[in-house]
Amino acid sequence: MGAPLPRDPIADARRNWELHGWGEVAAPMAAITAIMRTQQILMARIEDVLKPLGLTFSRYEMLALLSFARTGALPMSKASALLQVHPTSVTNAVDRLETAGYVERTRHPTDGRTTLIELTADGRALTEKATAALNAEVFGRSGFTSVDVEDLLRILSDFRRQAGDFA
Amino acid sequence: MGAPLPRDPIADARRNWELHGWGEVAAPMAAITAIMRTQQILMARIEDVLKPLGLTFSRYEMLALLSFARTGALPMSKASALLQVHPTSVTNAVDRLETAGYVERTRHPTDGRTTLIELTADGRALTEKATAALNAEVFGRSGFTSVDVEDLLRILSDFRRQAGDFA
DNA sequence: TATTGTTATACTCTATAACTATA
DNA sequence: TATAGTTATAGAGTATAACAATA
Repeated sequence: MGAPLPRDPIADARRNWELHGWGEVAAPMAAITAIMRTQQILMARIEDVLKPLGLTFSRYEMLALLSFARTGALPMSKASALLQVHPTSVTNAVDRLETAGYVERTRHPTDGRTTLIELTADGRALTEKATAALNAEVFGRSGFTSVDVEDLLRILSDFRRQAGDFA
Repeated sequence: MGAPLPRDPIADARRNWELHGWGEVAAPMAAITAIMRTQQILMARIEDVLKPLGLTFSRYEMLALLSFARTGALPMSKASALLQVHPTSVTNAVDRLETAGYVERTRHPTDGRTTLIELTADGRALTEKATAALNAEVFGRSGFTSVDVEDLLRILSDFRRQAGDFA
């Protein structure tokens, strides 16, 4: 959506913050802005890969989650917790995936309140295709060095633990 | 949106990927997933701070950009390029900010095609208030150590340069 | 009473295409 | 012809509140 800028806008912003009396928080502000921008770039790449397959990222996330489930089925509430999204977002995503024939709703055997979501054969095939495409075109060519990847994983793992993501 | 998980789901996914024949890309996949999740956490914090001020993040970004402009005014097209968003998104954001009285559209002195955006006094005051709140409640308490912040800035700067963000 | 999930509704942001006005 | 910006329209995800069914 445009040519490269002549200078790094985030480095500029950091200097600007320091000049305006925010020296204390200039560096973390810049780091957080860089995370936002990096996420934006990566999301665009992922969406470019998924679009030809008729998937959005959030729907792919749902399919990938189901493909990992040992029994092949997951309660809506568990999907909501694991994907960190609102229950209505799960309902919405499952509605569309079900219409497309990639998942099916089934009743929970013992708890009548619970709806289980299950991959269909089509859904499983599509998930495998999408995963292979993402691995080849995004994760396999991320541009991060191996060392940087490990540093990122440690730093972001510390952050997520501290943020209450896991124990 | 739920209690902490007992285990790190991203570390689990990395192991799972390795077990399913994707060992080559398991680490970058995990790192990218961690970036996505970190962005989600940070965005939620930022929105919590901005919501009481009646601002969304994208509208705050627009105000902050204008507050840095030397002349105090910026063409729509320049805002679109610097914020890396579609021109229609700029039109939308400026429409709402103008209705709220925080920015004004003015004509470019020499190019009749160009619309300039300018902060009002109210807009500048709100921007300063929002910036102070974000610095105090988000950037000043990010949870990243100083060393991690510098590592993040270097790694993500390399990535963004490679992705064509700047020269 | 509490929990699970759905529905209705609304509000973001984003994108495409068609259009006007100006260069 | 090309550029800047707007409009109309559509789609995505997310959220709140009210509700039904079940525990």
